[in-house]
Amino acid sequence: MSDKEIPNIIVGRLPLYLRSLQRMKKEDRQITSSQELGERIGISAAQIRKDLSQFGEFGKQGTGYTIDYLIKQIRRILHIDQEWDIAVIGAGDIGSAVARYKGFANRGFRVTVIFDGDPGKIGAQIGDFTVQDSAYMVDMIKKTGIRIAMIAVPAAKAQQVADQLVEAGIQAILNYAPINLNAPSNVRVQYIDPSIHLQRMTYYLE
Amino acid sequence: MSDKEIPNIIVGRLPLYLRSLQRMKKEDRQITSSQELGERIGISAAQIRKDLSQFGEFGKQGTGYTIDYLIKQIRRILHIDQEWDIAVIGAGDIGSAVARYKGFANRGFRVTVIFDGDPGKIGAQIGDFTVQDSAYMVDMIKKTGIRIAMIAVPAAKAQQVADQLVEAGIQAILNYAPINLNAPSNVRVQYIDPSIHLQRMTYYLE
DNA sequence: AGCCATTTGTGCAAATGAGCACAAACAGCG
DNA sequence: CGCTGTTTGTGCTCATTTGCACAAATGGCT
Ligand SMILES: NC(=O)c1ccc[n+]([C@@H]2O[C@H](COP(=O)([O-])OP(=O)(O)OC[C@H]3O[C@@H](n4cnc5c(N)ncnc54)[C@H](O)[C@@H]3O)[C@@H](O)[C@H]2O)c1
Ligand SMILES: NC(=O)c1ccc[n+]([C@@H]2O[C@H](COP(=O)([O-])OP(=O)(O)OC[C@H]3O[C@@H](n4cnc5c(N)ncnc54)[C@H](O)[C@@H]3O)[C@@H](O)[C@H]2O)c1
Repeated sequence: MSDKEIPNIIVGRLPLYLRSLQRMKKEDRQITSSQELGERIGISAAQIRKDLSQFGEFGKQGTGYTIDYLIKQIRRILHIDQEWDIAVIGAGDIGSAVARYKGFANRGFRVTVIFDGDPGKIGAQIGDFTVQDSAYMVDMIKKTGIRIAMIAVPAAKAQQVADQLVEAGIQAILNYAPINLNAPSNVRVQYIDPSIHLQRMTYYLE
Repeated sequence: MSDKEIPNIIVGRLPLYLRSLQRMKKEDRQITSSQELGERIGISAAQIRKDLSQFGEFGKQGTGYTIDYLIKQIRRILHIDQEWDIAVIGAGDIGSAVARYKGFANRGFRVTVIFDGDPGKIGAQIGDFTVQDSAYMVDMIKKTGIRIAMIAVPAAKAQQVADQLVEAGIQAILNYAPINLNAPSNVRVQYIDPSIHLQRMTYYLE
């Protein structure tokens, strides 16, 4: 393990390893190997070993990896040995689904607030949350110090919302709107767009 | 353009090009360049030109690309010069959101049926759809010849649903459940998991 | 018509990523 | 305790991917 910058592509795989490991843990497994992990995820054992070795020596020769320990290590590497608060913008279908989603628990995240601009939605109850007026969004995010946001507003409004989020100090955005966002380079942006995934598959269907 | 197999990574970028081009078209633009497209998406102009050149010569030197024409070409390459029918499995929060989603129109897809196993949900109305009993899922998919499905059931049920889908002849699965699926190699699988994307960003936050 | 500013498509080189294969380490067992 | 069967971490090689840089093509302008 050196302290050279870790390639993006390796960082991108760590969450996949983690998800599989947490699954194994749920199945009451104690130990696994790069071989088994690779088969579950569909990548080579050597690659997993090499990826992990970028960050330290977590395995034991002849035995494999202690699942609990490796989970702890990867969580530490990914900085999810804590819970990150998340703001959701847009209380429509997707925003509501995300706000009610139980799956962030134990993955390092917790939705803490949801905003919408529609007077008809402001004040409504969604799961445990009361929809907040997005007019106060920038202030509230600044005050609470939330650093991660998910955009779930129509594409036409997404850039404008992103600009506000940046102003509010948000440092990571997960964007559900099917549009590329402009953001300063110190703000991370990731995208979720089901059409993109579907189109990546139809190429292979005749 | 040769007929050698196209790398996956290139196929994966085509939908991004397409999304940006369709955006430009909406902005009433007629012509664009690899330069502009690259800036919007955040990748190099040379890469875009090289990617596209794998499939033919679509641009004009000194001018650039005619947006309409390039859209048509990419749609053809990705086999979305048609509308694919999609079955949604699971009428919970995510399944409902997807079934009501208007964004598949003009992107090559159309949800045509949604299934659920819960008697409390079967028969319910979601957008334009009546929730179908998943007991008839395999039969109905076989009969209608649907080839693409989206899984939106709890992780614990996802593999079992996937197995049924494969049996029903489904050839492409978009899985929202946070779990890796086993499927025969002739069935394409893609995943959407917001936790994964969030974790890819927290690595870069201290 | 000739010139200038653009922009494509691509050969080639550089950078990045993946995989092989093996020494070293370790557990279990007789 | 020594032997056997595993599995890790990694040096090295091979494959893939990206980027540079330029000839060729094109349109607009004088
Ligand atoms: N529903 C899906 O399955 C799905 C799938 C993929 C992508 N998306 C994308 O996610 C986004 C949301 O989709 P949806 O189906 O939930 O739409 P929706 O219309 O149900 O909800 C959008 C919400 O955003 C709110 N909004 C609009 N402008 C706002 C602003 N400036 N500030 C705060 N709130 C604002 C609206 O009031 C509305 O409640 C869209 O960009 C859509 O393309 C949705
Ligand atoms: N809600 C989100 O924002 C979100 C985000 C990411 C991932 N997910 C994942 O998507 C999946 C669905 O999430 P959700 O929030 O919609 O859950 P949900 O509990 O609201 O809905 C799940 C639905 O699946 C149905 N179901 C269960 N077993 C079934 C079966 N065998 N056949 C057909 N239907 C069946 C249930 O009756 C229920 O209606 C989960 O795997 C979840 O982890 C959800």
